[in-house]
Amino acid sequence: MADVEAARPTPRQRADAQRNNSALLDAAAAVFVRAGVEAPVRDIAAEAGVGVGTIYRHFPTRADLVVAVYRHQVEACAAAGATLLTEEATPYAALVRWVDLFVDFLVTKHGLAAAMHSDAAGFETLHAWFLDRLVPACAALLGAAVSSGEVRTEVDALQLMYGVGNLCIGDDDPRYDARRLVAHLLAGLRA
Amino acid sequence: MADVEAARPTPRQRADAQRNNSALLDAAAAVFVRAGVEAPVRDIAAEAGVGVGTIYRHFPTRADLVVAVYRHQVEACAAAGATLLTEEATPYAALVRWVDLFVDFLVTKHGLAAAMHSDAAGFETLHAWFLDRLVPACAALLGAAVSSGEVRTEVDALQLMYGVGNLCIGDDDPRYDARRLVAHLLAGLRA
DNA sequence: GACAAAGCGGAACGTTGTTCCGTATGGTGG
DNA sequence: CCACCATACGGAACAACGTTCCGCTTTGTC
Repeated sequence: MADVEAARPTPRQRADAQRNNSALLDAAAAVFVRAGVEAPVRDIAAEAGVGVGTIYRHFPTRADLVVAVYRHQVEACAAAGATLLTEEATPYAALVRWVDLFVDFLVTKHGLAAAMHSDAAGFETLHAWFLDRLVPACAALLGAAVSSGEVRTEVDALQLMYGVGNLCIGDDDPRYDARRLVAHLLAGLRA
Repeated sequence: MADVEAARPTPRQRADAQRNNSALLDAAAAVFVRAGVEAPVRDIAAEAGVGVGTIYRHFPTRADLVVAVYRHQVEACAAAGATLLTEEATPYAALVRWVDLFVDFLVTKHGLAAAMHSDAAGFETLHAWFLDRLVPACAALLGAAVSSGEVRTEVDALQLMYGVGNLCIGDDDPRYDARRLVAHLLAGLRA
């Protein structure tokens, strides 16, 4: 019903606003991976090359930014699954690179619970949507790698994702290297 | 080997320092239950009727305070287990009251992981010590209630403690009432 | 009772998330 | 092409946090 006013002169964002929006999403994702989801807003602003005011114009609160990055990364992971299969030499190589993206994303995901501690229902919704979106993507890569005879058949996409997800819990401990363990897990899948 | 110097004039704390130490432990425990482990240091100081400087004299950092409260509450829980059996009318009533203390303690315990995110090994040590100390206490109460014919025999102390512990995850959500669910769990144990 | 040491209170500091407002800029009607 | 103004930007300013510091008070001893 609000669409009646859609014929206005400039209903859509200005060009620089759109640029800053995606710049912020990319910058925040990068900073989260480097310094964790607890990274200061100022650091994200610096990484994106904007002022803090710009962040709060796009994302009213810190939690909103985290959620936006989360959604953005889920979409990116889902999309990458499709293209990696054509870009990489073998399906297994594609799977490895996809899992690497997935691990980047998990940093955000694990911080999401803390950022949304006051909205458990919203968190469940996001979690369900994340599974709907990524399990098929992972399954496609895994299936291709199985078909090509590179990996065993004993594990399905959901199990792999949970396994990788659990390996990445507590990765803020400097003595713990989740990526190394994930690499070993993937190596263990080889036929 | 450090005991060689124990013959000094005043090796032990001054009287007011000892008072403030336990006052702080009690005040922090109370505030943690009321407002969560994220409660500001100033609130704890106010509850104990001291200045913030006094807190930092006793506990160099916030995490140290949380750990101290944790240890204090574990000891209190263990000690209470012994006395409640003689004070309450029936073993089951004693068990119910003990679990109530245990739930108070869980608020601190769940916050501990966040407070110690940089010391995973220390956390594991504390966790193991907590089990060693409290499982026997809980087992005694549970055993007594089973012997008196008040509760079923299907669940052991460790299971009960894990169950209660898991029910108390996410209790910072105002729509979620962990204590109510714990009460139902205990009611369900009745023979 | 006097004196040194131990302890206390709370102002002050540095770092957070968030708000505010003067300034710059992109899109549009002339 | 230009002038206009809503839109958007940058970063100073604010409030709340953990932590540090230091002048004053209290405690225990000779």
